[in-house]
Amino acid sequence: MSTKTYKSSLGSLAFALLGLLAREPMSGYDIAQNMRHYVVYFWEAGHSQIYPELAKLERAGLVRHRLVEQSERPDKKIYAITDQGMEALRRWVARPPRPAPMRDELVLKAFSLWVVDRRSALELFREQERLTAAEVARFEAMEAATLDASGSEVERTDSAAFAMRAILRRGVTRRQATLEWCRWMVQRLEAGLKDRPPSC
Amino acid sequence: MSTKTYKSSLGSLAFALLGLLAREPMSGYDIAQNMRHYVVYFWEAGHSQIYPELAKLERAGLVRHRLVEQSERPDKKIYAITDQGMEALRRWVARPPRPAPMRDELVLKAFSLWVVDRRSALELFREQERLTAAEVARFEAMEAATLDASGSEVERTDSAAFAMRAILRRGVTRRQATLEWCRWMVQRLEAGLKDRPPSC
DNA sequence: TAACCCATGTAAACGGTTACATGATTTC
DNA sequence: GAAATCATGTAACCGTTTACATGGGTTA
Repeated sequence: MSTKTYKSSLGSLAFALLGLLAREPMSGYDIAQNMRHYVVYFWEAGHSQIYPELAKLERAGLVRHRLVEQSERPDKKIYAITDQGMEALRRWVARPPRPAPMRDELVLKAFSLWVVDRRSALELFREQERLTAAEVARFEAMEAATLDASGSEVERTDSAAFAMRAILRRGVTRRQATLEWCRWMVQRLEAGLKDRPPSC
Repeated sequence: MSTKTYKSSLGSLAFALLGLLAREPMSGYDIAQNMRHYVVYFWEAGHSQIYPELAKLERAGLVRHRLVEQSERPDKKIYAITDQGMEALRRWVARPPRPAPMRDELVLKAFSLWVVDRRSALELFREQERLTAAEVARFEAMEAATLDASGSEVERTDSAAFAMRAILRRGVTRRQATLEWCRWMVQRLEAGLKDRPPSC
């Protein structure tokens, strides 16, 4: 007496695609490019995930495509969100997110940091500090650029521009927090090196 | 002409287990409990993942187990890390982590926040602010407790106690950053509500 | 002529979650 | 008598990554 009740519905990726198509119709290729170059700051997916997912969304009636024939280039399918898709997106956004399990490799390494020598530990976090500082700068630049581009629209909290700004803000502050932790670590690890002769 | 070169080696979970066993030998059940109750702040895994992974690590010679027979309770396997396992852990910790793709459901929802009405948006972030504040308090309490318990050992940057403290610090600041973003959002969404009549 | 861009897909493998399975003991 | 704890496992499924596959046009 048991009918398996596996979840049959949509995952986060589906709503990432719907969220993009709600802003502007585009092809699967465009979506992949967006995610590679710009939208790395809210969700990531490769094209091998995107194409099947779009087909699935179309079968469910949440998106629709029209074929755009091109000479000199491969034809493409331009996808657009449907009314049904928009409704599904609306319902999903309002629902609270389920807490995601924490899985951060740097934290995991920190947990076992005591098994390596102090110099290696310091180098690990110095490198990480460097990389994170670059990321912070990159996100600050993106935030400044979008604030520059969109005029007064950013003020309206129900605009797409505000939503974009909001996630860029998140991108900046999240990485700043990482950077500050790296600095906290480097500071202590440097002090720890000085206490004992550097050859130990 | 193509020999598939799939990665045959160990994933992060393996090093989470090795990191725990490097501190103290324990059973698969203990590990699962640790991860459910205490170690939620550095990696998460269910028992259905842990038992097979321990078997795999044993086949690779990185851990070893001895059977502890118990009356009144099921027998258990106590796992301990081997010298080989310790070496593997050391090598892994020193290597820089590969950048993990960003996938945060709340950020994804924020990206499409403009499709829902202002009240729903505000409620979403108020609820999230509440939950995150509780998490911050929980981590601050854990940090205080471990600082209290471990004496001067925490000062030594090559001690297991320092490593534990470091990841608790990370847990606090990461969640503080999330909390501050939620507050940033709530502030703006509240102001946006006041601008137009609340029935819109 | 080699590498890259456009454009779309499928297949295999890997990692993680949820469910199935068992069984004694203790606590409410 | 029901639920929780201790203790170990397997099976199915889902989501993500990496690789395979094709093919014309552009750039270095």
